[in-house]
Amino acid sequence: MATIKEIARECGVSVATVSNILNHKPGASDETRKRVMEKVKELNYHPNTIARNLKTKNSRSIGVIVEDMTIFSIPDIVDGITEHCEEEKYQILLINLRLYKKYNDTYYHRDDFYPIVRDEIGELIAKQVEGIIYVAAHERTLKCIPETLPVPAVMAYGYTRSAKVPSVVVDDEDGAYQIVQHMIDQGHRRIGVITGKRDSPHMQDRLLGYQRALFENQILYNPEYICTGDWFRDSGYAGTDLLLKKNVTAIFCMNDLMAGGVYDRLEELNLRPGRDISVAGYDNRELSGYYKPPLSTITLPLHDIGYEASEIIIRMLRREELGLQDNIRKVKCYPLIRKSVSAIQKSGTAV
Amino acid sequence: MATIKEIARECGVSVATVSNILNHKPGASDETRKRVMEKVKELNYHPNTIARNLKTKNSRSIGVIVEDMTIFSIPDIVDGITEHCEEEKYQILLINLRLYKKYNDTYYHRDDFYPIVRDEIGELIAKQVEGIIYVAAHERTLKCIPETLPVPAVMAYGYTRSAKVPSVVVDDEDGAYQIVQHMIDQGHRRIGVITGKRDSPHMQDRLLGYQRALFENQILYNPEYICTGDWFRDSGYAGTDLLLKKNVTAIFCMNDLMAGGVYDRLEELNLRPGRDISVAGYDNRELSGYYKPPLSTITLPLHDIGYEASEIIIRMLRREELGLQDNIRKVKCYPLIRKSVSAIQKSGTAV
DNA sequence: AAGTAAAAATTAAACGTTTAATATTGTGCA
DNA sequence: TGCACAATATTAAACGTTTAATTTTTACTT
Repeated sequence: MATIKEIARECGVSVATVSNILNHKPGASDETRKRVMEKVKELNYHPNTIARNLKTKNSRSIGVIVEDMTIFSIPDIVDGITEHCEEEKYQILLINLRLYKKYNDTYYHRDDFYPIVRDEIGELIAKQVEGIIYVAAHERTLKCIPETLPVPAVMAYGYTRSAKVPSVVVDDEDGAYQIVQHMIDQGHRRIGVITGKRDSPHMQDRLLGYQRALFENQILYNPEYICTGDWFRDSGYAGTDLLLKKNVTAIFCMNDLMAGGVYDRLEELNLRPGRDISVAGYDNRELSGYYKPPLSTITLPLHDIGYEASEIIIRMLRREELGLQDNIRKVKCYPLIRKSVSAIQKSGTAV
Repeated sequence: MATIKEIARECGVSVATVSNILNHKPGASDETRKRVMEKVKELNYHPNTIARNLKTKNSRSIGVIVEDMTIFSIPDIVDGITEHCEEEKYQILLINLRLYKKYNDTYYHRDDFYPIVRDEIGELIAKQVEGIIYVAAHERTLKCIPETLPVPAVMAYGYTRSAKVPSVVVDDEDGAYQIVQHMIDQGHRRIGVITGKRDSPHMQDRLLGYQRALFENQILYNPEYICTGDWFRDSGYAGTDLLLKKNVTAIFCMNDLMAGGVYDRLEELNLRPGRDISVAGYDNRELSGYYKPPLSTITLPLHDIGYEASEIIIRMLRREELGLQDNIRKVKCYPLIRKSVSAIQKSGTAV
């Protein structure tokens, strides 16, 4: 590949002149400028950014570490990151940790991952990335990250309790609030919940949102309406019976998968979701648009999360002061109202 | 960040010695070796690969260009690429072209993409990638790629007619053959097809597979059983009526989306997929596992395609001779038999 | 025509490594 | 003791850029 020296030699000028021209610096006559640019075209010259970076000491690249590319939320987040990085002319060094094993539609965390994570981060900083974005990092993964990194980092779609690293997360409290408010607007008062795993922060925030919606509408919170699930379809199926016994008129599932389980059980009981019992989900997984009837749910702002994570890290690189609100930035979800929540029937349903 | 010079100074040796030790070269005493390694730990030193690459002239990175991260097949392919690259200690520079706009679950190709593609490739080669993998590239995208690139390239999951670039593709002919053979095994003789877009190479290969299955079972090919679709759900819906008129006992849809449309229409007609009419799909999209009954379909070997594409390019980098079979490498699909194809009823069905 | 300021171009060092060519030290043996 | 040779260590150039400092050329004034 052609180098700046060849260009210089061919044009009969010094390398400094060529460099200046290439970088749009002043101090070269239009004539040489033209001559050089032509030669650049002719030799199909691309400046060696590796060499340039060595001198200027910025690589204009950031490392993106994902736990597993094939998890449904990740590609959209990465998409958001790439969009902003392209605008800012940063390049992405992708590390796909492949930390999960899939089994029965369910992902299990590999247990041999400590060394992997450390090594990969080492590679990244050896490659002189200017910053690192962790995407959807698991609590356990975070533990492998050296406390002191020579470059700034941000988390996208993952909580870190230590909070040394700014993170961008879904505003789950607000999302749950919105969908539950929608159910209340449709006249529902006895709204059952099928939760996610008990210790998940997503689950806790979503529950908070549910409670706030009730509270703001002066509906008494009834713990009996809360049925603990585990994010998987079966727990939605199982929870349905429990909630039906409590006479709920609507079921809010903390994800679409469990809502699928609810649909299954309702069908077996000859109850039609959306007509006999209203159902809402969360996450807007592709498949929930094809449920019968299509599921009303909450769309995760995955793309935005990636985009904003990238914004934050690039602001850090520019040494811009981060507002306090940036330490944990919550991005709003938006509701996707389809057909599974309907206005409550006649009146057999006094509160 | 610490440099090799500091290590050398602190240990009272020359940089060459440190470099040799770091690269496991002979010619240093165990004693200095130990001293240096300790200092490396202590200062948390990572060699600057940028500088190293400049000298050694290999970057150990390859560029991966995807058209749009959010297309369903892409993350799995990328996952396969990363798996192999990690084994070979190559790093990935990811370019997400974002060439599509999504509208109604359907992707449209942006029309302002020529300059984007060229620029991004330029960036990649400026960053000294040693090779480039195009993932799922659209014919139109390929046109933007300069004919002469200074580094080898391969295509994953995309055909190029010009065939200057080796490609790794799905063996669609075989996949279709397998699923149709399965239908035949279940006793079906009148098997309708809902195709993809007419000019798609995937569609053409899948049709070939269908024809071969018939041929090998001495079933006459009847063009009336072929109904042209467009990959989208609606065309499956529409095609159902046409095929039902021809008295088919089974419908092979060239993707799962259209099979969903078939299900919809059958349901309206009070026909149960898998009992009254057998249905098969193609692609194994997540959602088809939740159809009622779950759809029998063909699983795309996406991960393998990525993995093999990476293998091929790394073989090219090593100047290994590629076999002829590598120019277009076809990767086998595997059938996923669920509940939507059943043995044909009694016998109202003479051929 | 000389002087000078502005414009254009060059020189050389530096970025952090690797590596071939040398130089220095240590060891065993006659 | 001196020599040969192996084992260690060092020097210096190179990779392809950028950039501050410097020099040369050009153009304008008087």
